[in-house]
Amino acid sequence: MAPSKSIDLGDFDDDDDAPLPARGGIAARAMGTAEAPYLSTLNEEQRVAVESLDGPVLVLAGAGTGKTRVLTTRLAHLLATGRAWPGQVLAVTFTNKAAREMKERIGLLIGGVVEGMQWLGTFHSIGVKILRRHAELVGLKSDFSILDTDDQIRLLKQIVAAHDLDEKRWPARQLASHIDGWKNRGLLPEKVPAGEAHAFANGKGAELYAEYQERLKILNAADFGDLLLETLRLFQENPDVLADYQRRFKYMLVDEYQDTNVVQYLWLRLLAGGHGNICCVGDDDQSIYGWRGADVDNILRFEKDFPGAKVIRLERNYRSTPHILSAASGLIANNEGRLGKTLHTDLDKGEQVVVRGHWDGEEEARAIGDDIEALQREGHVLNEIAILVRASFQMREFEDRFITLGLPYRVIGGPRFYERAEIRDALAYLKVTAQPDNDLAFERIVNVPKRGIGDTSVKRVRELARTRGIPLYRAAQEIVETEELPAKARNSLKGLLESFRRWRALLDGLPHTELAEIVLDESGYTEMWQNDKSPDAPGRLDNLKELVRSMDEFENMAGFLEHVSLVMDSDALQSDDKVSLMTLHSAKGLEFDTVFLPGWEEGLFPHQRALDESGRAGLEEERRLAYVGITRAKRLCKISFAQNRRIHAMWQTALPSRFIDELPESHVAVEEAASPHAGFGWGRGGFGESRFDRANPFSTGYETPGWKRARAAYDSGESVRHAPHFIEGELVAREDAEATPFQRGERVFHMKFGYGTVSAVDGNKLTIDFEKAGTKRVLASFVERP
DNA sequence: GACGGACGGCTTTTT
DNA sequence: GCCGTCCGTC
Repeated sequence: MAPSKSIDLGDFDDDDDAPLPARGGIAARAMGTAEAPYLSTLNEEQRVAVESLDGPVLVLAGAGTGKTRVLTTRLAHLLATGRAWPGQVLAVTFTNKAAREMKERIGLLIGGVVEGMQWLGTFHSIGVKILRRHAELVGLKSDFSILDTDDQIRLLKQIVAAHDLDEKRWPARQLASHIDGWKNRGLLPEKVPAGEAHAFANGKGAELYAEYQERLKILNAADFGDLLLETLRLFQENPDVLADYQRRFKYMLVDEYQDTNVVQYLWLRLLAGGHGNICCVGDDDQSIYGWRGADVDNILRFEKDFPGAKVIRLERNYRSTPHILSAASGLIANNEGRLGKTLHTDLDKGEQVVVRGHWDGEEEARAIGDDIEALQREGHVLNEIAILVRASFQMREFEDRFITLGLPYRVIGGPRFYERAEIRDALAYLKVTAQPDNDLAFERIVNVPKRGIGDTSVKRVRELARTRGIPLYRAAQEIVETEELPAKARNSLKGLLESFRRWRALLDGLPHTELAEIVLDESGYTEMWQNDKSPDAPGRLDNLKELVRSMDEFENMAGFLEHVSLVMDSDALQSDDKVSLMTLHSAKGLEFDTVFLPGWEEGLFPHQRALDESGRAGLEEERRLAYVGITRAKRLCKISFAQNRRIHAMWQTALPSRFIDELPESHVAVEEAASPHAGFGWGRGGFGESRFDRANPFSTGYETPGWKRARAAYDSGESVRHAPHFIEGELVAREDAEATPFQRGERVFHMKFGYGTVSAVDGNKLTIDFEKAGTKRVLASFVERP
């Protein structure tokens, strides 16, 4: 949701149900003869995508083909031709940023701010809006609060503990991810397949999930998954409500369709049920969020799901040079499950994609640093240079190097503003002030700063709350009137409650920013950080100031709090010239003149865990990630790998990524690394069977101390122990590892160990008594039913 | 109840 | 090698 200045929490009126202008009205007729100016800037396919308004449409928009332009123009077109009022169009995106951008661009197209586009937003923000209107139908009150991941974990911890389960063996975090997974797939507790319910705490998974849902209802709260799942349930159980929204949303637009999960898909299909005017835009080759529930199948199946669908391919790329485009296309062609697109461009050939090998990660960072300084000397702007890594730990090497060089850089997608502890604490104070029944917020700050109300006291309050069925805050009010707590804790708690009472009284009288300052001051929270000696304390104080400042944009406290529970990002300013450093995932949708892609090594990229846990599907997703990386580059793309890398304090020898060998030769130039350590073995004869000798990385007689050490480790097997067993990942892992869980007692077959019986199931790990090989723990994806 | 040492885990991340 | 969580001690 865009940071709108006022959020109406109680807007239950249906002012957007105004009658449609008759088809063939004046506006439409005028359109027929005079060409709308915004149409003339589109290419042919884009124009078809914009003008195919009726029925299901899938726009397959390759990287850099003008996807956002099509989406926004199509929306503008719907409004300009009088097909629909702004309030009759449902337009969903995944991120707040995307929603914000779309709003701005539509404004530019049709002039001025678009009024009444109340159904343009993220899946989640639209879900909340619908849920608040009909909360009582799903067992909530319309002012329900939204839990973030942190609150969710704390709640689950309590539930796990109440079942006398060992937190160590069954971490709440793991349960949370199971529950998220179920919610992503649209599964209510009673629908969780028996096999999967076994995945946690010996079969208690579904039971704990059910209990968690009950607790949420008692707390009058919903987690992120509920915002989608409960909306779906609302539609499924209340046909009249569904029919109302089907009528309301005359046209639907979906961005990044390849990232939708099952609930979102079911949601969309229900809503599009009547008219079927749904337009989904996406790129199956850029689906990189399978691990958090996105289902590429949604886009692959579109034509089946929506019969008569029109599929439009945008294949003309406006971003990258032919070499870059061809390298990326050649790579992605190795994937099997694709709809297939052929990207082309009119740009000049440009430079080939550069591939370069290094001795270790440090040398790689040094070389990239040098490259960037050279580019800078040639007059390139740092803002147009990016380093995209697979995993965030890789960033450190670059940060170290850039600090040494004095090269300005910015890290994108680090810890989010609203996820910082001090911000969450401050928000918890404000929440308790505005919503005394918010138990999780209350618990978070009851003893922060330390005021002598420890775990034992909190536990007493919680017990009372539970037995009496009242919120913690009320329980606290009652308990301080008794002798239940030790005097110190009692007085302290009494004082805190008195403070909250005082602050609450100021809610209506005082501007909310001033009140926030008072709360943070009088609670001793600011003071706590002022007295903190740690080096990051001043930064935290700054963040608190920034928080209060940002509240200014909102009308009142309630509006502000609603905004922050949905919007967890804060836009970093892009004013000064800096190199961007980020993960491949956060680079999606961005573009840069020059892109560096370091760390292309087996085990790191493709990541070993992706292969272990998801087999072939995992490998294909990693390949799409590589594709996303390359297609971010406009003019120059430099891929590199290191032979040796330190991961978790252990030196590991790695092989060049298979993705490097998958790049089509004619679009790649191998560059010798400048360092004296590099240039051994694999650089020699250009392209052979494999460009880089991956069978034996130590096949040359190269002799330096570091090299000898590495070879000794290799020979002794020390690094082999950690070396990726990529062959297994590729050859025997099954694609649908998750779909059919194994049960205890089941007879299975393993490629290496032969036949055996499953004796225990722990998520995707199985303990199997093999007939020949004894008892082993193996991944479920490596066994099959005989 | 608060603090400090030991222990384990460790891809990606939005809402 | 670093960070967050847990448990034991004062």
